[in-house]
Amino acid sequence: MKLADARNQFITSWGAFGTQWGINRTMAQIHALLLISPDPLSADDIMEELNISRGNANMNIRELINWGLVERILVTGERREFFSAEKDIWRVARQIAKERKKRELEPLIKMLDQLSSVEGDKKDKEVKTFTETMSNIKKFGLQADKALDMMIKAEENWFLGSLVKLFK
Amino acid sequence: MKLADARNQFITSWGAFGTQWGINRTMAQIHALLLISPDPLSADDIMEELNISRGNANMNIRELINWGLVERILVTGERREFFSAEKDIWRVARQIAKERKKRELEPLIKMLDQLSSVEGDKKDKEVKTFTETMSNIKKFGLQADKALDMMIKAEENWFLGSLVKLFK
DNA sequence: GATAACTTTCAGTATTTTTTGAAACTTCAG
DNA sequence: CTGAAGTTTCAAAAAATACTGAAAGTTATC
Repeated sequence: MKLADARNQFITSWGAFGTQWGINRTMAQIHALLLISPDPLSADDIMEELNISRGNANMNIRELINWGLVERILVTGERREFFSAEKDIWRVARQIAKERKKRELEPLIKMLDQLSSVEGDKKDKEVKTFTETMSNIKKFGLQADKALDMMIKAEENWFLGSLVKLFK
Repeated sequence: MKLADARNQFITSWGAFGTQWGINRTMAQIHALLLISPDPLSADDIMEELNISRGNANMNIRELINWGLVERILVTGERREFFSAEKDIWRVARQIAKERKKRELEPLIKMLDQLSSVEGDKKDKEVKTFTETMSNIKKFGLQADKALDMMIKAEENWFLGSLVKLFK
């Protein structure tokens, strides 16, 4: 397989994969492109490579920066900005875990907390099932939260060492 | 907070949460409704509670059954079918992990395998970055695969016991 | 085997999400 | 300052996704 074909297939697939996880196609594709680019790319490079408009490129690059997956690079003597992605996949995974935890898991837990304080007769089947479900999901959520904290704080070596051994 | 309000809020939020993870809103809402319902519900119950059409209800219930999260219940003496969700959140999580692994992670790993066999000069920076990225993502994917296997096979007790202790 | 009860399908429609592109804005060099 | 190079914004358009509802299909009962 030729490099050009392989690159295209990777970008396409990474985009499709992203959409299944609630990430928009273009954002995932830009990420893919930067992951396989040895040097930082300019907005124009990205627009050209992916056939997307300037606005689209700009918006999704900004979003990738917000997620902490891409950084702005200033090349001396160049007016334009360049962009480069974190290449270490464990760091990428940790960063995503960190953001999704903050954006999604923590608000969910907060909500479940409020909802478990529903008023009503505990002997009522409806009330009982509801509060039990809330408390079970919350318990699960708190454990997931803890596990993600471990992951986020873990050094790469710890992961590639002890955890990987554990999961063998 | 009244039960009715709490129920509505949970259903709404679970739906919103689902969309962030690539699950359609209605499917997540039906799941939420069944999670908090002590007894199995009929298609009509679901349609009425969520204000959705018969076709929509049918499609999403079927999908939940495909995911192994909901089962069809036949009540003796009743012509209609009823539906009930798995209430044990660990089982729910394991089931989702199992399905997403099969549907998404495994195909991804297969693809990365093919892509790492790109032809070209290993000293070419482009080729090198590409193959390295593929191999790193694949390595990560295989580890995630292993970890999910452990999770899927684990008994609940093992999880609530040793893993939870580990992540404390 | 006719009818009634219920379920499934899917073409058309509605909604949501994403993308475009041109105008507004910013920054820098001369 | 002024204008060229570059970036950001956002209303409108396009594309993707989800939903409806009526018709077709299925199954159980008499």
